[in-house]
Amino acid sequence: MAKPVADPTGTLELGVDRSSPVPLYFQLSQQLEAAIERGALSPGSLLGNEIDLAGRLGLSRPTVRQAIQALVDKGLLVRRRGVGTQVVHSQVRRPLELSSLYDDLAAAGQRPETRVHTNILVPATAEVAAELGLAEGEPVHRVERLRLAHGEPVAYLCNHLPTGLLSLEDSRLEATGLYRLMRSAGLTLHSARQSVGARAATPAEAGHLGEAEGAPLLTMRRTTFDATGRAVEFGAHVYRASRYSFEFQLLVRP
Amino acid sequence: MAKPVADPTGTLELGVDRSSPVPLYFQLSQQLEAAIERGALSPGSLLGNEIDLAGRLGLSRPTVRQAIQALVDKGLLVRRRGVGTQVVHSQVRRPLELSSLYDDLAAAGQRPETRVHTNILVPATAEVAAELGLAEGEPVHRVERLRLAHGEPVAYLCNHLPTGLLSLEDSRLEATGLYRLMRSAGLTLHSARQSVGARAATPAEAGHLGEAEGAPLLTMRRTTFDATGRAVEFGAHVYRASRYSFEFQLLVRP
DNA sequence: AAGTGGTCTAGACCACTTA
DNA sequence: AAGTGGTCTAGACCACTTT
Repeated sequence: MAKPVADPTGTLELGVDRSSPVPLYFQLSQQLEAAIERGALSPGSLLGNEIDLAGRLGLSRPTVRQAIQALVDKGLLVRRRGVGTQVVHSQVRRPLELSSLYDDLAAAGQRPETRVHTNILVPATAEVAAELGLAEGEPVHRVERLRLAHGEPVAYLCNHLPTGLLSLEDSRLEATGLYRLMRSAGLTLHSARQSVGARAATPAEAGHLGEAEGAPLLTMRRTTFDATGRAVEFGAHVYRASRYSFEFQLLVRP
Repeated sequence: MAKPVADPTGTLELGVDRSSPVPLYFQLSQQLEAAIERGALSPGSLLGNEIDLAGRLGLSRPTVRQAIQALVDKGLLVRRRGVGTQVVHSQVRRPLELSSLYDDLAAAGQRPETRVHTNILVPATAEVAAELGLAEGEPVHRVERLRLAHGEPVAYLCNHLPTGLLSLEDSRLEATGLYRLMRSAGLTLHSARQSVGARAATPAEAGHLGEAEGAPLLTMRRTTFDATGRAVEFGAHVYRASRYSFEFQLLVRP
C-alpha cells in the first residue's frame, strides 16, 4: 500500500467554502496549486488517493478529480494508474499563455513604453484580408508601434484589426498593450496561430530599433481569434534578437 | 430556441461501439473531430444540446461532455452558456505539440536526413548539469547532428542526455529523430521548456549550414521532461532562418 | 490481493443567454 | 420563460501497478 508522503505535518489545510460562488473544484485546485507553489507539497510526493481526499473534504470523487485534472493539465501533477498522483519533480512552471509583450515587460520590471508611429484606416491588402477573413479592400486599422524597455527599443509592432471592435486612440495605445485594450473592450481572446522566425534587419527596421542593417531580428506573425473563432487581430512583429527571446512550455496530452 | 444547424442531411453517423476497448468519450470525440475536419460540421454551426446528444447516443451527459471538452481543449469547439456549442469559425488547426523536427519534415514530404557529427560521453558542464538536474562533471551524452531536407542543410542540433536512458548508436540517430528514439526506449515525454531566439551565425555554424557568416539564425533551447518531471534531454539548436520557422497555436484557458 | 486511477451512469440544481 | 452549458452527487465497474 502506497502511503501518501504529502503533508506530513498537517499544514496543508485544505477545505472548501460552500457558500462561495467559486466552484468547489476550482477552490480545491487553487489550494493544491498554492501548496505546491510554496513547497508544502514537495516534488515527487504522492497526493493521497482521490476517494480519501473526497471523503475528507466532503466532496464527491468526480469533483476532486476535476480539481486534480486542472493541475494535470497545467503540468503540475502527474497521475499514474495503480500508483497515485504525484507532484511533478522539477523546474517547469509557467504554462503557455496568450501573453502580451507589454505585460511581460511590465511584469519583469522593465518599464515598457510605446510610441505610436502609425494609426490609420487602410484598405486591407490581400494578405491582411486573408488573415482576418475579410474581403480585400475592406477598411482595417493599421497600427505601427515602437516598444521600448528601460528607454531602449525592443520591438517594432505592426498590427491590423477589423473596424468596429474597439476604439484605438493613440493615448490608449501608449498607456498599455493591445491585448489589454481588446479585453477591456469586451473581446474574449481565445486562441492564436503564431509563426516565429528570424531574418536580417531592413534599413528601416534597423533605424527604428537602433540596430545595424543586416542585424539578426526575431520575427513573429500572429493571428488572434475570439471565442467564436473570428480573427480579431493580425500582427507582424520584429524583435531585437539581442534583447528578446520567446520562452514557453509545451505539454504533451496523452 | 436555437436550433442545431449541424447535420442537416443526417450524414453525421455518430454512434459508439460498446464492445470496443476504446473509451466511449474518446470514440465520440474522434467522430466529432472527423466530422469537423471533413466539413460535415461546418464552422459556426451548433452541435445540438448535450442532453439530446446523450439520449440519441445512449450515453450519459457527463460522458458526452467529456468528449466535447476534449475538442474544446483542442480549440475545435467553443461552448457558450445559454447558447450552445459551436464549431470554431475559421482556420486554426494543429494544436501545439511536442514535435520532432525530423517528423515534421517527413510529414511535409521534405525527405529529412541526419548526419551525426559528434556522439560521445563528456562530463556535464555547469550549464548542462543545471538543465538536466545533474551534478557538474557527471557523464552525459553529447550528440551533434546536421539535419538536412531535400539534401540541403536546415539545422544544426546539439543535444545532451543523461546516461542510462537509451542507447544512441549513430545508425539509429541517422534513421530517425531523437524523440522517436526516446519514445521507443519507453520514455514517456511529458513537457518541455523552450526558448526561441535569433542571432548571427558564427563561422563554424555558417560552415555547417552553408550560410554566410553573420547570417541570421533561429535558435532554440529546449529541456524535455518525462512523466515524473525529470529532465531527459537538453538541446541547443540553430536553424537556417531562410529555410525554417516555428508554427504553433496557443489556446487561452478560461 | 489490495490499492490506485480511468471510465461511466442517472440523476440534480444553478447561472447565463436569448426571446 | 425556455433552453443552454456549468457544476455536483453517490454510487458502479474496470484496468493497471505493486505487494
